[in-house]
Amino acid sequence: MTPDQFHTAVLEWYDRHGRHDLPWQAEKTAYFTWISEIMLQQTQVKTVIPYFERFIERFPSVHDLADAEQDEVLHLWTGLGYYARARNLHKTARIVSRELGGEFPTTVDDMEALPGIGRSTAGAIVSISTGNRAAILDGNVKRVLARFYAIEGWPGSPAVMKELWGYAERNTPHQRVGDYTQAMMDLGATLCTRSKPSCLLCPLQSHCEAKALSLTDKLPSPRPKKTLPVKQTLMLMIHNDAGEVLLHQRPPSGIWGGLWSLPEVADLRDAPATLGVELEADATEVLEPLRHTFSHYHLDITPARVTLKSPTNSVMEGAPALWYNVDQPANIGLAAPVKRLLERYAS
DNA sequence: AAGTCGGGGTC
DNA sequence: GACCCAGACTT
Repeated sequence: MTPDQFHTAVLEWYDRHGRHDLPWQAEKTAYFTWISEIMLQQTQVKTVIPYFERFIERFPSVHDLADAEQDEVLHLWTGLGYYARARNLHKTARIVSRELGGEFPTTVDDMEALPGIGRSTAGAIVSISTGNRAAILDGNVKRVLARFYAIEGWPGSPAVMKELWGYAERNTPHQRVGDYTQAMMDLGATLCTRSKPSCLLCPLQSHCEAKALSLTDKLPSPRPKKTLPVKQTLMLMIHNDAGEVLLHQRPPSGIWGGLWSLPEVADLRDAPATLGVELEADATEVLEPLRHTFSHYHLDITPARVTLKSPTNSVMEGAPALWYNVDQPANIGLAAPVKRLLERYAS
């Protein structure tokens, strides 16, 4: 199948059966496309939609985003995960607003130089927002191409990636590039799905090698599996006389970077020394543990409700701290299990 | 090339 | 439970 036949079939299918009403398709500007592409990294469309709408409502332009505090950006990102995306989004907004006059780059190389924008995301933003020819290779396109060309091996490995980029570049049209980008992602998301793909509706079925070889359920090859380590932590819910809960801000990099979280200690007996507080020894209540799973480890969290010896309401040196009022929540980013614990226990 | 970064959908 | 998702970045 020639590249011309390939993209013609894909575009024709997209015109008839693709999705054209996703929230970020309302305006094919670099700003809308950029926000949506960052949110969609490793995140499904259904999950992103409400976040995108809240985000655009609060930050209608790149200048509004640039002028915001990072805390508020993280607040609107709470629950989406991969918070480096939000921190890089904020950085890039300030670069575009204050150094580029509010105009996003129009070439892949310049776009890729911005924080949080890699080769594929750069290709998506450039092709959709400018119409300049640029290829993408996201999870959808990887899956479509791995099947169409019956490529063995995990698509995340550098060798397979290189091969897939070659096919992605070759099949990208010179006309209607933005529509083609949308079309390939839509094809992968709605027809060429991971399990039970709808091959009978696919515009590429007649030349798909995986279909011909009955390999659609074997390709793309799965990621090499490894067992996740288990880590443990104790999270303290320290209440003051006003019923507020003490939170610490996490360091700017690392897990939950920049988010606010409950103080953690390895052992309850360490709490007074570590936090510089005095506790009522008899008032400690160890709560039901919960498991939080990341991409690369399980975290078993044991929450404990402790009471300060009055009138010790001034705490802390070290990490920035605040007293969190559940009834009047601040516009700050919270780690997902922390948000859950606050909703469950704080009052 | 492997590890770090999240949280939720889906099976 | 496992596995994956409109990946980027660091080591």
